[in-house]
Amino acid sequence: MDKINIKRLAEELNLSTSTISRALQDSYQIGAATKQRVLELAKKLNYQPNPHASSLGSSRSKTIAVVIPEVFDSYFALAINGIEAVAQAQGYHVLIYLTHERLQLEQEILHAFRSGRVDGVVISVSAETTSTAHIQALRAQGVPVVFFDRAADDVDTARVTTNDTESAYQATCHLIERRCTTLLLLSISRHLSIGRQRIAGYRQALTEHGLAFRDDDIVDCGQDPEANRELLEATLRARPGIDGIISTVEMLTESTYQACYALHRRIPQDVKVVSFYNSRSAAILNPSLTTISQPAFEMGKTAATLLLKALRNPKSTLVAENVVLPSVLTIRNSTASIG
Amino acid sequence: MDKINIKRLAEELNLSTSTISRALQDSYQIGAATKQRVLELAKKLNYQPNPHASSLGSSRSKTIAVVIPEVFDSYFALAINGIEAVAQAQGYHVLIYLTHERLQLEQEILHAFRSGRVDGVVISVSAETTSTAHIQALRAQGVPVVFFDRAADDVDTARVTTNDTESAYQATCHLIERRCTTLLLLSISRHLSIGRQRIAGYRQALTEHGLAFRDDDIVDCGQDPEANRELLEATLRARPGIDGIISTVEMLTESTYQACYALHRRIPQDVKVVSFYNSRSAAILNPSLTTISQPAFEMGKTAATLLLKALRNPKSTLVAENVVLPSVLTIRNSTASIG
DNA sequence: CCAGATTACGCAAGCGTTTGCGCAGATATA
DNA sequence: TATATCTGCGCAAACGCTTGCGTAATCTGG
Repeated sequence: MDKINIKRLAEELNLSTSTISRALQDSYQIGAATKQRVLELAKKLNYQPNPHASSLGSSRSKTIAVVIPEVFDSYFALAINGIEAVAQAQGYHVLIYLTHERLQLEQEILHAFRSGRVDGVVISVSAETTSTAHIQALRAQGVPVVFFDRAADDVDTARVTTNDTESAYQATCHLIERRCTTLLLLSISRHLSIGRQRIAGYRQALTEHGLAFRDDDIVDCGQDPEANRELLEATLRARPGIDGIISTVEMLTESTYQACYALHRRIPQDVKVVSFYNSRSAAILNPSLTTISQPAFEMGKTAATLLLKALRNPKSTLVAENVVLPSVLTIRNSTASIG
Repeated sequence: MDKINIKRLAEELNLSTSTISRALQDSYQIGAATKQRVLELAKKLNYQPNPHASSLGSSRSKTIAVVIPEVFDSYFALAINGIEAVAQAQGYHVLIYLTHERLQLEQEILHAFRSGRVDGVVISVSAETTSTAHIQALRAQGVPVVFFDRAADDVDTARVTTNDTESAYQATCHLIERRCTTLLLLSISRHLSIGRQRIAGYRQALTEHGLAFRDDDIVDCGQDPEANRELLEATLRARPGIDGIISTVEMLTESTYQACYALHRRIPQDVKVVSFYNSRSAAILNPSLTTISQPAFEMGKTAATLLLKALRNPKSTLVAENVVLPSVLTIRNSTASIG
């Protein structure tokens, strides 16, 4: 039971290795009969091509990388599903890298990609990502990059986002219509385009309704749920007038609810809450949560599709298109009007 | 600006490529001074080794595969984190494959691993996985496999599980102590060892408390939340006496709550609910959920550690050890006693 | 001071595929 | 019939790195 490789197939069939290789690739240069024979023997011998050898030979790895901050948030979990689905369908493999919201890790990871390990990258940048030299550098090496959800503005490549500004605007309007007057916005990054846009939508809604935008109505949260809860408790305690909260990430929902519970601020009677949220549990929260849910799966799928299309066309430069998939606002009890 | 590879470094330093290679690997065969020079030039030229070439040359890919059914469940999301953490720390890369609970996909995926694409596999088998020939075959090819959470009993390799029997036992006892007498157990697979064990624990608790074990108290659920909700509604409607539910997977919690809501069965007054659940949202559900939470992150970490340890030792066969990390029962309102 | 051990490096044969080019023989064109 | 055009396949050079083995030079101890 020797190693069975292309050479072995060649000997067995009295063909050259190049013919085998081409036959397996369904090359037009090989006759139908020969292809047939090769395919059959390959199946019979259970031949598995060595991916490293083909990657080396062809300098194409059939592998893409997914670089994301975390995988806790349902958003990223769903997005991975979408990405994996199209990759698997097209014979690509998916490497996962987590940056844990740290720029340095993101840089190191992307830097390593210059080796040709992956053919392309789908990325959602970390909360710390201000500088984008590492991304530019990677692109300069010819590795296509597609953003999804969290994009860096100063890199002009394809990006798949959702209508953040509008969603935040809608959410804010919704709260205002429900008679909220003092709205907090919970953010995890002010410089992320996504953060800025959500703030912008929030701001726009406020001014359109004649409400003042105050910079300290924006609460900068971190990664630790406990710390965030404490921060929110302190904020709510210090400002009893707050009657509405917009949480821009799923993770902050728990801290928000807990803070309200702790201070006996009733949702929605005292404080109304809306959150960007993608888990099905929204409907069974206490109270059920009004959500802005992003089309996470679709976004992942779209991003991967764009990337793979670019990979199929060797000379194609990924144009700076921006695919925007709409989020949807689902109204539940956390913003119910009272009485 | 040529391609910079090992040969280039060699020319630049008047050394042979083998010396460069060994220097970069910090081989004992190379003098400290030379190593220094190599390292410096490598850094200066921003040298990135070609992973496919080294994989081909060494027949080691520095890559492991994670094969899981889904990534929605917080459990798997957390486990991925654990796996990725140790892999990244040890210079390994992580390929993700989703089986979507389908045996056929799992077989195809594992079959492809015989090519040497990955050095090892961490897997949680699909709900359909009864036959394990594909896993055995992979191991026979010399690819080490470590199970986590969902293991196949008839493959003797390392596995990282939690104390499923005991947890289910505890959960059941808890419900019985809370005066439940008619308990439903929601399962997604009867033949998965994990499913069987949870059923066993449930059964044991019942009999120890003099309650009858009825086979149709076990509800076989599928993958579709809507369908599951309907199934549960029908079951609850048909059997009004049910006063306790044990859900063995996170995903089923929502369907359970929704079914209860729809039928106006109050939790915990009419029906008490406990679920295997790993998301932080447990505390903010309506009502807050009594959970059995598995040490998902730790389990992933442990599984990856075992695998990598085995990979470090070329001749090591992965012994059939079973690392059991305990789950914890956290009592919340969904099982509160009344009055 | 010399045999044997040790240190530091080079040679060159892989690893398994891919792919540009070349070249017969068969077919089509004029 | 001679020339041009396909068709189908083989030759052999990459691709970039690893590693077994060989070998000078240097170092030990008796």
